[in-house]
Amino acid sequence: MAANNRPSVQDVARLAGVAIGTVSNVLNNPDKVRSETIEKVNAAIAQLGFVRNDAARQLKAGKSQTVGLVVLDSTNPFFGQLARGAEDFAMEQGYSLILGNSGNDELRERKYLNLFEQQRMAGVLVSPVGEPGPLVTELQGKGLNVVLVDAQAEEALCCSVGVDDVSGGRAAANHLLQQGRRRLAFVGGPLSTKQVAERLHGAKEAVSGYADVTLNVMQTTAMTVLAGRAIGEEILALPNAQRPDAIFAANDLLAVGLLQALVYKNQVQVPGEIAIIGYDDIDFAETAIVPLSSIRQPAEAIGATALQLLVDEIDNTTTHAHRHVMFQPELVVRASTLAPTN
Amino acid sequence: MAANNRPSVQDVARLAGVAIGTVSNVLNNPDKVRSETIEKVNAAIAQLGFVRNDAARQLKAGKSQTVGLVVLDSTNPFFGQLARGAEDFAMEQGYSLILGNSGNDELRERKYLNLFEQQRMAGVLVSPVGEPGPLVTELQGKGLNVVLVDAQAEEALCCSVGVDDVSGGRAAANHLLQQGRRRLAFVGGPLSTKQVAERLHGAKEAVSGYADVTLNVMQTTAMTVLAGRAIGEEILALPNAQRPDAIFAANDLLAVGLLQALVYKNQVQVPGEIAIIGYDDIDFAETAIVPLSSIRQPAEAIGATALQLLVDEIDNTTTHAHRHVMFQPELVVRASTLAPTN
DNA sequence: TCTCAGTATTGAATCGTTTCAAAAGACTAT
DNA sequence: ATAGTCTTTTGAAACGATTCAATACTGAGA
Repeated sequence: MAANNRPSVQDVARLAGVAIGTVSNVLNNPDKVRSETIEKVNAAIAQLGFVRNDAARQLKAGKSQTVGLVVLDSTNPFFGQLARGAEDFAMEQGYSLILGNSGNDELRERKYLNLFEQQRMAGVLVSPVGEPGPLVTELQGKGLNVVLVDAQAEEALCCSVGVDDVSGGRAAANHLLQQGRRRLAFVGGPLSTKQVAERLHGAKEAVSGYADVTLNVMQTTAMTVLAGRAIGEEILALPNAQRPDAIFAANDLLAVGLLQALVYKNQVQVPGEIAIIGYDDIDFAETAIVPLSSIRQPAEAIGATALQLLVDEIDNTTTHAHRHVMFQPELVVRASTLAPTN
Repeated sequence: MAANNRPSVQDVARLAGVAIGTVSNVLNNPDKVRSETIEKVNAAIAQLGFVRNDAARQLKAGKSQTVGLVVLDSTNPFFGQLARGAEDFAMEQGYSLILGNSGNDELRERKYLNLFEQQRMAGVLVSPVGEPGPLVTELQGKGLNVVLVDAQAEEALCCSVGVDDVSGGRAAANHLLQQGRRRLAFVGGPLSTKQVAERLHGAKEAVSGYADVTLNVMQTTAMTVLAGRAIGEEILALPNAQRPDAIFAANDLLAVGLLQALVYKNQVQVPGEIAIIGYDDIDFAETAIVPLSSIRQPAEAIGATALQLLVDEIDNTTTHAHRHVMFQPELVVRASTLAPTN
């Protein structure tokens, strides 16, 4: 079914009775062509069903009009929104966006970046799995424009758009403390993920002023609903006295999983016995079984801003100066952390 | 920072002291090259940091190793999962997947498909906004392999992977009827979306046997949480007697929005006064403020299967016969439709 | 009619791979 | 040594769009 004889500019030129270069001009510099000629050429294009071959165009141009985005977890609505923000802005700017999902796996991340290199992408947006420094240096060495999203680069290495995770973690923990909670638990992981580590760091800072407060770190290997549910069941298995009275989940998916496990059959009162706060404020936090307090991040704005920085770097390679945009997260209080009735 | 002098096979050949064709063979047919030579070439590749230019490769090959996917709404977790299923399978098969989001807008759909054509993609997966027939014929005419996802094509036009939406709609309505509900409402739209129309069709079938049952169709222009909330507020504005006693929402996002509006401040008891059932059974249905009954679709399997059919069509162009895979949806009952206490 | 300036068109060269017929090398058997 | 096989290497041609210097038009003014 796939006969491989798509018409080329050659065919169009022949049919329209003009030169090959004229066809190209009709496509790219129509103001340099007499309107009569334009019409002739367009007629031929329509008649043949000609579609420009992007591979040839790119080959000549040396780089593509496509940018890549690698996210940590595409099933997390936070990254979904981030991608949407980037995609919309990209399309507006005449770029297209190809999305890769690393699933927090360095191997997959690498695979996508290799692919992007081979495609000579105009640039890439990366939310890196591991330490960003060496990765960025390597990619830049290969001539790729890189912008880090949801991560911070050292100094003037490259542009980055992030959210202050330490501050977000501090805000979450402070809120729990203000609600009178004293036996906190932090759920999230792996700690090698910078975002997780920093949120924990912020929480530790908040707690450090209180002598009577404990912060128990419960590590997970993934940040999914399933992982949250597993930890929830661990907590259920603990004797009452050893259970935390508040949980700070490193993202909303974990928090939702915790809710599923804890609230099922009313085994645990939330927030009565255990208060829960999540992170990201995804759409579903508000509609959770107990409406979920969370730390809101402006996901779409992050994506759009990152793309803006990347486009600036691409267009003004020489004058471009690397910038670091840092958004501030925002505490959103809902029922899951309010009104302790115990 | 983006010096445009990436090394080419030429450079590699020169450095390794071999011919250009030999380098190509090392990359593509290593078994035809003496192992000593392979090592020489690989050393040169490493030394120069050579990365193959995919545009040139594609130009020569005539088509790419990439497949495109256009979904109706990338922020809907159902499509997120579907994309993941397709992506995983694609990577396994040595293809990469580029994702486009039409947002139920034919113009955007068209834009992505044009892009995919220009890139001479090996094939595309489309969840079409409008009538699939003409679109498919047109794309095939241009030499693209097409597989419809979450949609059905007439006869032997092309492969398709879908879910029986009529049966799903019937199951949802039947369940509500069995719970003793009589004043049903269907929320969803636009009805030009085939999935929505068929779910409604199924519901009408289920209702048609009952003389005392009404089915009120409340159309929306989008299938988002926000649209659901808006309809919920419309319902709140109705006098009690005119309110439905059960709502079938055409997807879970709408259902979640309805819950937000209705349950807020306990204005309406769910399921006491109004039962609600959604569609898709996304992860968040289970954790909704009232755990949401839904119709489950095997999203990842749909994506993976679609890609499998596409790859088969690509690889065995001549022997390939179009197939239609139809999954059966499954009723998942949770609190939002159980135990009417009125 | 001829020149000049401006506009419109031409087409060969180019991008970096892959392909493939032909040439070169390696080896065996005579 | 020589012919005959088989393996390895070679390098020009091709893919299809863009570029740009060269050429061909056009019309105004002398």
